[in-house]
Amino acid sequence: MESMLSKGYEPHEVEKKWYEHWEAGGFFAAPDQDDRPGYAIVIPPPNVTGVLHMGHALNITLQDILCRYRRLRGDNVLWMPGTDHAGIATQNVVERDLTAAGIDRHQLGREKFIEKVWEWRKTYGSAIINQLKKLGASCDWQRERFTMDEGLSRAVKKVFVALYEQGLIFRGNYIINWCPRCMTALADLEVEHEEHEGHLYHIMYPISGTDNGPVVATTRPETMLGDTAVAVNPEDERYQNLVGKTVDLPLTHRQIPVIADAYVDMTFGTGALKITPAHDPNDFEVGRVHNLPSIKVIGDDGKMTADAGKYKGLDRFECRKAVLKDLDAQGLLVKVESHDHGVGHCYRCHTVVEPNLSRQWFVKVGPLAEKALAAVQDGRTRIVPEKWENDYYKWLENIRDWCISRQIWWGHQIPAWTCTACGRLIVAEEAPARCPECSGTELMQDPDVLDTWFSSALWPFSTMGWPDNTPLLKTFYPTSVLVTGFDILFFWVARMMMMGLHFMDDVPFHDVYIHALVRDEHGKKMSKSTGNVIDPLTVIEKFGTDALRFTLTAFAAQGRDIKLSEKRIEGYRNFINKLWNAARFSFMHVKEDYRNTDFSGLSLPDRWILDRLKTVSQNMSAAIDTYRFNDAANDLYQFVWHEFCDWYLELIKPALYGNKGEAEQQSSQKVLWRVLHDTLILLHPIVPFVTEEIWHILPGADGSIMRATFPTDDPASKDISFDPDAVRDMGLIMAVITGIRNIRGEMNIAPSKALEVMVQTLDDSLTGLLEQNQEFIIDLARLAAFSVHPMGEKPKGTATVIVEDAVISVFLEGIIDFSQEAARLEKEIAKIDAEIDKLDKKLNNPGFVNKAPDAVVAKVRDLHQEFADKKLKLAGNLEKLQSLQSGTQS
RNA sequence: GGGCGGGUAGCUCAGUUGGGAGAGCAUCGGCCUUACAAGCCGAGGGUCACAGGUUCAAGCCCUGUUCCGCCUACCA
Repeated sequence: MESMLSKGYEPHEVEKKWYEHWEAGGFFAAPDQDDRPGYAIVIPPPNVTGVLHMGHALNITLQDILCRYRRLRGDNVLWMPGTDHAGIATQNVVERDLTAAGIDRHQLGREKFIEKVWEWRKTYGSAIINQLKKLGASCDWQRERFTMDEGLSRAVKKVFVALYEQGLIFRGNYIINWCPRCMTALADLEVEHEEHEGHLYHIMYPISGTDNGPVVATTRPETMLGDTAVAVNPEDERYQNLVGKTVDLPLTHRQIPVIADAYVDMTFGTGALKITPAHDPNDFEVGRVHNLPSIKVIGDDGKMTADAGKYKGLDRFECRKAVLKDLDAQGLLVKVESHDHGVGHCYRCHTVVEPNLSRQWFVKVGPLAEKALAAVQDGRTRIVPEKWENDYYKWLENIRDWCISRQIWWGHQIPAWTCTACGRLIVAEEAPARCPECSGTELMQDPDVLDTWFSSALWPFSTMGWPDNTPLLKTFYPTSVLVTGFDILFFWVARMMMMGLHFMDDVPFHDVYIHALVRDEHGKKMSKSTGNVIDPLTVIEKFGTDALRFTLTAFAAQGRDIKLSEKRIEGYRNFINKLWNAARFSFMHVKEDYRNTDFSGLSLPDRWILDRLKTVSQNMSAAIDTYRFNDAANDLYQFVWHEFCDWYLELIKPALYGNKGEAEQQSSQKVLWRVLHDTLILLHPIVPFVTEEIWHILPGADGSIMRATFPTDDPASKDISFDPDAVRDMGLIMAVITGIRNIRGEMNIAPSKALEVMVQTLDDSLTGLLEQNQEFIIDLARLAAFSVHPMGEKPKGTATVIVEDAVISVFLEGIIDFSQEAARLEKEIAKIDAEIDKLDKKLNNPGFVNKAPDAVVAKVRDLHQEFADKKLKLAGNLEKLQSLQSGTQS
C-alpha cells in the first residue's frame, strides 16, 4: 500500500486521469428533469478569441466550487457552458491574420470573410474551453453553446423582431461614438475615458463685416469647420447685443448665427460656445432645438470630408494642426491654455473615438430598465456584496438608449430589409420573399450586425432552448446564481436582467455574486504590456490546479481585489502536499472500511477531533451558502493542517501503533477513517483532483467522490454530536504540552532530551484529567517522567508554567543556567502585569461596572482573577529561584 | 465634477450585531522526532492612516482631514 503513494504529491497525471474519468463518466451531466432540486449556473461565456487569464481562473473556480458543493448536497446541478462570438474582437483577430497574408477583407467580400471567421473559430475556438477544463470546470459540456449557433441566433431574431414590434427598437440619426479604425459605432459603455493633458484653444469669430467678435473656446479646433452657430447664455450680459447677429466663421467664411441657449455655462471658458451638431452630442441637442443644419466634416475613416473645404482628406489630427496654424496666421487664435480633459477611446483598439452623426439602431431601454430596477429593489434578485446594488441602481436610473448596430461583418446580421423599389422597411425573423407594400422582390438586408452584448443578454434562457418551452427551462430557469466580475455588471448583468424579465417574465438569476479582480502582487492590473501577467497555465504546470484553486479561493474575500504572487500559490501547493502526506500516513494504519460504526468509548483526542470536524462541516456549508469563499478555505486550512495533522495525528500515533491496546487502536482507526472521509468531501469543491485521488485509496469509498454525500447530510456523520467537554479538556492538555514545549524552546533544550515534569494542583477534576491523559503529555512534550501532586512546596531547580489552576514544573537541574529561567519568568510576569493593568482600569471604572451587561463584567472579573492567580504563582517561583541562585553563589 | 472602496505586524490580508488585536508569508532560535525539510517545535513583531465625537467600552458607529485605488460624467 505504501509503495502506491509517492512521497510528494504529483498533480499532473492525477489531474488528467480524473478529469477524463469525470467527463467520460457523465459526472457533470444534468438531466433535463429530475426529482432532485435544480441548481443552475450559466457560465459567463468567454470570448472565442480568449486565452485563459487569472480572471477566468477565479471566475471558473468559484462557480465550480458552488456546483460541486451543490452536487454533494444532493441537487441536480446544471452548469451551462459556452462561448461568445465577440464581434469586434474576433473580426479584428481574423482581419489581422488576413492582413499578414496580404489580404484585405473588402477584397474577400462579406460572405467569404465570414466563412474565414467560422474556419478560424473551428480551429482556435475550443482553445479557451480546453483551458477551462484544465481548471477542473465541471460544466455539462454536452450542452455547450455558442452565441452564433443556430438556436441562439433564432432567439436573437425573435427578440429583435418582438422589441421592434413593441416599439422598443427603433432606427434614427443620432450622435454616436464612432471608432474610425474599427469603422463602427460603439455603445456608450464601449468607450473608455482617459484623462489627457490637452489644450483649450480660444478662437475669435468676427461679427460679420467687422474684425472683432466673440471668442469661443474648444479642445477640438478642427470641428470648427462644421460649426453652424455660436451659442451664449441668454442671461449673459456680455453677449446680449450679439444674439441674433451672425459671425463670419473663420477659414470657411460661412455666416453662422449667434444664438441664446441656457445650456451654455457662463463661467466656463469665455462663455461663448461653438456649436457643431455633427460632432458633439450636446451640440447635436442644441442644434435640434434651434433647427440648425449639421455639417459632417470628419468622415467615418477619421479623415476630413469635402465639407471641410481645403482640409479635405487630411487626418483629423493633422487637420487640427493645420487649422491652428491658419488661425494663428490670421491672428484669430487668441489664447492657448493647458486643459486636462477626458478623451474617449475604443475599448477594443484604443483609437480615439469620434462623436459622429450617424443612422443607427437603438433599444429604447427605459421601460426595460424599470423592470430590472424593481426586481433588485424587491429582492427577487440579490446582488452580493450588496454594495454593488447602488451602482446597479444608479446606472439603470440614468440609462440612455442603447446603440445596438455595428458596422462590422461578424455577428448577428440585423433582421431588417429595405425594398429597393419603394423603400419600405421590413423587420422579420426570416427574409421576406417580397415587399408587402409594392410586391417588389429586390430586398436589401441591413448590412449591420448587432452589438455582441445583445445576444449575451439572452444567454440565461437562449442557452436553454428558448423560444421553445423546453423542460430544461422549466427545471433550471431562473438560474440560481450568476458569478461574474464587476467590470461587466452593466454590459451584461443589467442587460440580462432586462431581457430576462421582459421575455421570460422572471429574473434570470436569484443571486448575482460579484467577485474581485485579480491583480499582481503590487496591486497593479495584470497586462501584457506591463509584463506582470501571471499565466494560470504556467502556474498549473508548476504547482498543480488544486494549488491555484485553493489560493484563489483563500483570497476571494468579498469586496477586495486579489493580489496574487507565485509565492502564495507555492504556499498552498504545500498545503495540498500536506494533505497528501497525512493521507499517506493514515493509510498505513487504516486498512478497513469503517463507514458504519458507533463512536462510543473514545479517547479524548478522538472525541475532540470529531467535535471539530462537525463544527468545521457546518462552518464550511454556512460559508459557501453565503459566498464567503475565503472563510471556507481558511477554516479548512486551519483544521486540516493545524488541528488534524499537527495535533490529532500526533496524539493518536501511540494508539495507532498499538501501544494502547487493541480497543483504542481500533477506535482511533475508525475515527481517523471518518475524519479523513469527511474532510475529503469538505475539501473536494475547492481541490477536486487531490481529493478524488485520495478518495480512491480510502478503504471502502467506492465510486467517485463527486457522488459522495456532504457530511452534514450524511446519517453516519449526523450521529456525531458536539462534545464541548472534549473541546475544553483537550484544550487544557494542549495548553500543558505547549507550556512545556515553550520552556524547552526558550531554554534551548534539545528536543532529544527527555524532561521530568511535576504538576501541582488542588483541583480534583484537573488532577483526574491530567492523570488519565498523561501519556499524551509524555509523548508530545517528550518527557521522561510526569506526575501530579496536590499543591505544596515548589520543587527546587525547576522552570514553571501555569495552566489554569495547575502549576507545571520542569526539572532543569544540571540542564540549564537558572538565570535564563529567571529572565523568562520576569518577562512573563511583565506581560501579565500589563494585562492586569488594563483590566484594573476597567473594573475601577464605575461606569463600566454599572452599565455594562453583567455577563461582560463577570467575564472581566474572572479574567482578572485568573491573571492575578497566575502572577502570584509565577512571582513566588521567581523569588524562590532568585534565593536559590544567591544561595548557590554565596 | 459626482460616487464608491480601502489605509490593521516587515509584506499580503482576515476581523459577521461595539466587550480580552488574528492568519499566511517573511524574520529569529532549535530540530533529519520512522506521513511530510514542500516538514516539525518555539520566539519576536502592531498609537488598527490622522484629528475630533458618541459610549461604561471603538479596529468596528458618527464628523472632518489626508493618502491610495476604482467606477462614472455632456464644462466646450
